[in-house]
Amino acid sequence: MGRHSCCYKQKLRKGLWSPEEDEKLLNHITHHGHGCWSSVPKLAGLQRCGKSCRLRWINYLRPDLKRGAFSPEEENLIVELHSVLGNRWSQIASRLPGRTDNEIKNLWNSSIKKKLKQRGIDPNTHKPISEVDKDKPTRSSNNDHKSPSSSAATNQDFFLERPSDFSDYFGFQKLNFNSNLTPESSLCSMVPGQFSLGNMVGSVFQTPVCVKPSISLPPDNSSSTVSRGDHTASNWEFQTNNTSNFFENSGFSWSIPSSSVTKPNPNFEEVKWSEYLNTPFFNGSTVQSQSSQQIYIKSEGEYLAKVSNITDPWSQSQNENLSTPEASDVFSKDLQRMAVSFGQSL
DNA sequence: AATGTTGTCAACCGCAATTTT
DNA sequence: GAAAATTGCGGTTGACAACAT
Repeated sequence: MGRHSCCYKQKLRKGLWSPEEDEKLLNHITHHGHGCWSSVPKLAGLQRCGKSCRLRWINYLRPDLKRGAFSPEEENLIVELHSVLGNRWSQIASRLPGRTDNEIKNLWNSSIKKKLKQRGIDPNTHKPISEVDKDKPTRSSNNDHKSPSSSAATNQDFFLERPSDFSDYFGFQKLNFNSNLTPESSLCSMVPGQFSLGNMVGSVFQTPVCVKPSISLPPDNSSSTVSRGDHTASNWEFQTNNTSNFFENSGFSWSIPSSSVTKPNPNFEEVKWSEYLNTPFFNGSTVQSQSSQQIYIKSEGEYLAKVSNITDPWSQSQNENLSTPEASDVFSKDLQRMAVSFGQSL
């Protein structure tokens, strides 16, 4: 794999962009689109490399950019998303319309980190600094987590470990269940509540700005969990404290009757992901088989979950564009990816 | 006023992933 | 399938401005 072709070219300008260069680039892309970035400089009459043009467009010239200072709400959202996604700036930026990964990264490094430290919160782990010092006495709190997997196994760190799995799945970014759901809105559209798969109980917590999935263990199976009414599936149940139409929006063909809306069971004992995942229950979890109607997640010869009567929108949609086998395959593979990622976290 | 320090931001660099040839 | 080209990402740098001494 060679270096970027532009690196071989000579006499290419570097550094700050002049207004004239901006105008050339803006005019070119406005009239012709960017197409292949490596050809943009030549076509636009610029002595820049394509990479530089792309960056200038994305970070400055794009018409949909939001100018000006970040609002407190945006800053809070960045903090929340960072606690889930870590330094995945582009993913964070995708949930802040009009903001670029570069400016979010700059804001984080120049401002937010400092504010968190002033509040006694470690910006890397989002835990109180005293707690972090206790956990990791030899590690400087100034270090960013380069890789989420390097973190100690804690509940918080699990979210850092597997954020994309959840955000992608629950947020339906990659699945793209419903074109009306933007990446920004979909993450925050998840219904807060609890669900059970076999004897596994999951929770989805929703703050005003963020959603975090978690897993809980019920002390007993006689909880007040409510089944999904018409869509009977003995091993899949869902309860919610919210009548959001998320599932309808997501394309799942089910609904939650108002009579079954209950509060989450307060007796659920929350456990750490790492502890939960260390149970034999999760060893070797795989998707045993799947079709448009049924998906089995199997572990050690026993089904963890049977999800039935749930149809993904591709398999039943009237829209031909969404009913391709390929799309259905993506759906299955994503479920499998999620299940396998559980198993591999051991 | 001169110098040093700090904060902000745009842009670059290297790398990895993806796409094209 | 391999190599090359392209794209995208996150870390880092350096210019500049504001502030402090």
